[in-house]
Amino acid sequence: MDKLYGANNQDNTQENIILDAARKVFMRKGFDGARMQEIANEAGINKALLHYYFRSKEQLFQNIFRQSFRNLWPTIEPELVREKIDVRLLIKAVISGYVDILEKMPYLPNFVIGEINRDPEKVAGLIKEAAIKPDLLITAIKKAMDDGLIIKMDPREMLIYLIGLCVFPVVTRPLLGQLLYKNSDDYQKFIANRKETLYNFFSRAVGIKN
Amino acid sequence: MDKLYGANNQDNTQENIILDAARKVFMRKGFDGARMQEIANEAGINKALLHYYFRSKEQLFQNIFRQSFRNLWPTIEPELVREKIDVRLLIKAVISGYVDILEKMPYLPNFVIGEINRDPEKVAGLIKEAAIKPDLLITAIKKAMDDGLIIKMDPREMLIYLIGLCVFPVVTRPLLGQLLYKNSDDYQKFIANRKETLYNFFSRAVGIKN
DNA sequence: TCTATATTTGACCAAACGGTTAAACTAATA
DNA sequence: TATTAGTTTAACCGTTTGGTCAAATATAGA
Repeated sequence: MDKLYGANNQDNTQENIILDAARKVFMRKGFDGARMQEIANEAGINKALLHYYFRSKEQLFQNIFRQSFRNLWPTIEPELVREKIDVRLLIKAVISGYVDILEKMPYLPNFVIGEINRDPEKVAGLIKEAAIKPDLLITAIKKAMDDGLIIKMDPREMLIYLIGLCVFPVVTRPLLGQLLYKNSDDYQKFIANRKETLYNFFSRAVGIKN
Repeated sequence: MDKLYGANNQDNTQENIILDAARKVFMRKGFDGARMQEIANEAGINKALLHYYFRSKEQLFQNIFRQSFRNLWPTIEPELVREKIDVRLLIKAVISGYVDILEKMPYLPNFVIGEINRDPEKVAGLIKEAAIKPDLLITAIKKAMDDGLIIKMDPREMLIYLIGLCVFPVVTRPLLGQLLYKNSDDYQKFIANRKETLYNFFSRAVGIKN
């Protein structure tokens, strides 16, 4: 049921047990920090079996990474292939998609950010491979600007800000809990209402009249 | 001259040569990815000397981390101790401080984000130790809300968004270069004008009338 | 110069790492 | 039951890692 979001629980093959374990460890520790032995323990199997199914650490990692990345292209695409694109709906779809997926995989951004710095070309390759097309988003935003629906600025910059607003609170979450949201109920509220507040915040920034 | 921003070049003691080398390597590779040998090579000295001056990898790392963190509290404080705080100036100071410091230390956020996940309590401890007081910012923002100068929302959320907008483009920089800013001149322009665009963007979002 | 102290080095170590291998186990088929 | 192919394991390997140490070198004071 949750397969799209990274848990392969339903199909209890050995491969999927390993992938689930590897995902947990890689997300917690990053590539360099992760240990094959720890992944094996997490999966409850012998370490050699990891190499039997996925030749090397690098290949196991790439498997996780590929899978995770496909999940970062959320419910956005449907909004992009309409014949009449509605910017407001598009923005809402981006926010909603990111917020949902980040709630289920809060470690994903750190993972991705770590990899962006380890090997940016590889990450770019995986994005293209996952059929994620930021250009579609850019042109849609540009069109809305030309139509006078939103304020004019570099559409790429606008997209970065939109995604950044979705992702950043999750990336810094452990710190926020200790510095700003000492009462954990507050943080829960913040997260729960984020779709709405964020859309309001962003739509004011880009000059959407509601 | 650059000491505040992390380069200890002026004081050419062996300690500082090591610290400069270590900073480079740690920022590039993260804690787990960094190798003591690589740091020694970068500093042009014997590896054992690292342990002579800084007992262990962990201690060397903490030194860098402490130092770096102090630098993340930029030109903001002066704006906070005025008797009449001007929100617009405050926001400009935050943006300006972050943009400046990130231009000189673009690897810092990845470094910090990595550590936030490795050991959030330690990071929180270092922030307090560096006399960084987010509470001051929060109350200043809250005051501006009560005075009707900016839109009402959770001031903590607003602060997170502000910092996120500054930091996120830098965190994803290597990827942006490959996906959105294939022409590197474009990226330069984006970065160069960022203080202005970002302030305009943010001030619209929070409802500042200019 | 002699001496004592601080600095620097090459050689070394135990532990941890990713990865391999041969043998053992399991299950299906004939 | 005998055979075969796929799966799982304990033991092992070569390399790399952070860290140590005794010896060598530089430095400074008497």
